[in-house]
Amino acid sequence: MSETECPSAKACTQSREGLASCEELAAIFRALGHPARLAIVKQLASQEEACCGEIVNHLPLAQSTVSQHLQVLKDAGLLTCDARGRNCHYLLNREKLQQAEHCSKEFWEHLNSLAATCSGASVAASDSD
Amino acid sequence: MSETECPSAKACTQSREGLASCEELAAIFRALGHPARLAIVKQLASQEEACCGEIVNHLPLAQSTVSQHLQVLKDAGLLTCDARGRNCHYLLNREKLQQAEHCSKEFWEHLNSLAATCSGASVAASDSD
DNA sequence: GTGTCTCATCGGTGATATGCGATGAATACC
DNA sequence: GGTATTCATCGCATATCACCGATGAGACAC
Repeated sequence: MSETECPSAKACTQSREGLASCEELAAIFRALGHPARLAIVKQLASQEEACCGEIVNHLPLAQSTVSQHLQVLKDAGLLTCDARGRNCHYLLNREKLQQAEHCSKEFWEHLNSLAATCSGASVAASDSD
Repeated sequence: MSETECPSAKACTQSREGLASCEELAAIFRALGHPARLAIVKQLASQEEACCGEIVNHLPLAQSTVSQHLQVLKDAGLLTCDARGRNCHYLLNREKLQQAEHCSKEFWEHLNSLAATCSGASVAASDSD
């Protein structure tokens, strides 16, 4: 039974900086972590741009709620707003989206590569640490 | 005047079901939408499995808080818990993670393909920024 | 000017998230 | 038996989210 005692009395190795490195990706995930916002992004991808009213009509939500979701996406940099007359046309920020996609991909690849690395020699690794 | 009036007086075309299709991916994004949880997932990828104490030592958070984050990830299906003695070993749910990665990839590809479809005609708009 | 349309923002409400310390159950060790 | 360790859970405080209706600003039509 003494075989798998965890060395848990160590000092904290990952402090605020450790978390900070995750913050950018986490912010993207958080912004996309709501069905309505995902739906908005998808809609904008499919029709290039849309005014707020159009987006509202595609969602079972009040205009004010949709406007707030749009604000969240805008704050995250995922879309931009182009005011024209009394309409406000929203469009995706391709640059930011590509960057987000890149971050996301990198994350998954990171997971996969680490998984591949250690699942081959998994058991040995745990006691060496 | 009539140039860019939005046809916004339409009925709502995307009701609850429309949102429902986004819910699965949104749930994954939401679970990963916190720096601490991202850090936990990364850590588990790098060392295959870890007990709660180890994870706590890698984060600038109290044990109870980390335990809650672990619960969130567990609820999302991203990791599993394997109780051994008084230790509880957490490990990533590879299957779910691959599924999540797939969903995520599909999402980005969907965006890109739609973007490619309609942005052929719209380059002028984007470079103004 | 008035009226209408579009949209952001305000204020309020209820739910959820985030964090902590305290506590208790289960296990391991003596 | 007693004690220590590990971890989940409870209780609480605070912050943020999600949603709505109401309101107001700006643009347009007349």
